[in-house]
Amino acid sequence: MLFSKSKSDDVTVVAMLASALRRDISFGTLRPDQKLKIEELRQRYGGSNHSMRETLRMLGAEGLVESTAQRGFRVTSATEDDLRDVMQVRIEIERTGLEWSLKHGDVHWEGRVMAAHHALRKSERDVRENPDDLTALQWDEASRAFFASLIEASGSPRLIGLQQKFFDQSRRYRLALLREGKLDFDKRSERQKKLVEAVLARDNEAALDTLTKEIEAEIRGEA
Amino acid sequence: MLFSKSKSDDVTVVAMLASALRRDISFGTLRPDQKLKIEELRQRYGGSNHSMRETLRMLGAEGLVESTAQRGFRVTSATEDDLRDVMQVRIEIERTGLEWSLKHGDVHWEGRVMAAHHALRKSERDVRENPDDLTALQWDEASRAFFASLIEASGSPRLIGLQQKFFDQSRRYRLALLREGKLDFDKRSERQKKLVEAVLARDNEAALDTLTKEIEAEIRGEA
DNA sequence: TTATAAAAAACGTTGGATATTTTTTATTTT
DNA sequence: AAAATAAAAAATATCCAACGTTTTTTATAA
Repeated sequence: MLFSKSKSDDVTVVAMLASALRRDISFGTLRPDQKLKIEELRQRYGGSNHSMRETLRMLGAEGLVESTAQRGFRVTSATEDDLRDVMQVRIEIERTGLEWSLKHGDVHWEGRVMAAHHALRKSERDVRENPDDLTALQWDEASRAFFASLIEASGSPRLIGLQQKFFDQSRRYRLALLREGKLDFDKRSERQKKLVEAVLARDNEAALDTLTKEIEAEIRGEA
Repeated sequence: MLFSKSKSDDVTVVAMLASALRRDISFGTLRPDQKLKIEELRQRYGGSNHSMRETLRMLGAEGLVESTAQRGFRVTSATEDDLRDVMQVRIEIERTGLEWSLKHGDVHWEGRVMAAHHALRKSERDVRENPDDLTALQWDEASRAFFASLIEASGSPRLIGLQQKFFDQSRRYRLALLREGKLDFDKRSERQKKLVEAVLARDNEAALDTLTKEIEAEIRGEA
């Protein structure tokens, strides 16, 4: 469920393969720029050559994998520049989404933001004292859910899709920062709290500003 | 070349199929919400079932086709709401891109904008006096090139990718407006001229404002 | 009519095979 | 020894045919 894109949608082979590959790309088991040879992948993950190709096309759509005609697939590279680009675009998307949400969101939306924030706080406590893979993944998912909640009331399905996509693309970097202990959870907590308060107070400027800072903090660790 | 995504990249079967399907979706030959049955498509466009599936996955990535596990593919629907959403997101993307371009773009960028504008003017003249399919397509491509030039200097490959994606998604609507004679080319020309002038004058506000208006004009025809 | 069961259609997947293209290795030439 | 070339190996992109499953349609019973 953690890497399956939409709830219990692991019904098809391609969806399962996609989950597995997503996971391994996120954790760096499949490294940036690494060539993805169909045969090799099949041995490791199963599935037929066609299923695997289809899977790779899907991951291509998500930006995790790139392909060149006649010379196959490779894991999307992850240089400093890539990171910056992903995060910069993420900032713009989420700012827009939050702005729209602030315009259209009602009290129920506020409730969902609070709930997501609450869950995230719990996850951050968990991951601080026990940063194993599973916990890390659950934390990242809680994080995603929190940011998603912020733009949930934007009324724009496409914007929501973009956010998901870019959040997923940034996962690799985020998990790396976590592994290297470069995330300052205290500061994160503080910003998140401020962000939620600004949302509840409908203080556009403060909200957008804090959101930006929170995402920017992931461009380089701050610990 | 007109529907091939990247220059002379029609080398592979899947790429060719993708071009053909893109075209037919853009012109409405394949209508919104229409079920896309693999076998049917194969008969019409050729290719094996796998090639076709891969193609549909690609178009899925581009937002032209949607899929549901176990019940195949269909042309992405195109309601009023969809149109509005696509265009609204397009506005945000292009505004951001233009803003960044204005920050980073040099004199050569300005030159390319002027060139693209020049070519677009020519195309608009062409399409006004002879709005057949091919001309329409060439006009749309010139249009795409013009808007692309505006964000070309943004320095963000991902933002550029997004622009392309959303421009492509809006093509269906645009061609429909053209067919129905609901595009006011005089007004378009005027806005485009103003836009280029603002860019050259590095007048951020005017540029962004005009860009927004130009895109908004496509949400509903104005003729 | 509404529900249910049977039949048909379409989806997802596999295995195996092959032409083409790319990459690697070995050989010859400058 | 470096560069160019040819031969061999590997990998990609396809196709065909087949089959279990799920979904959709059609027919039948309640």
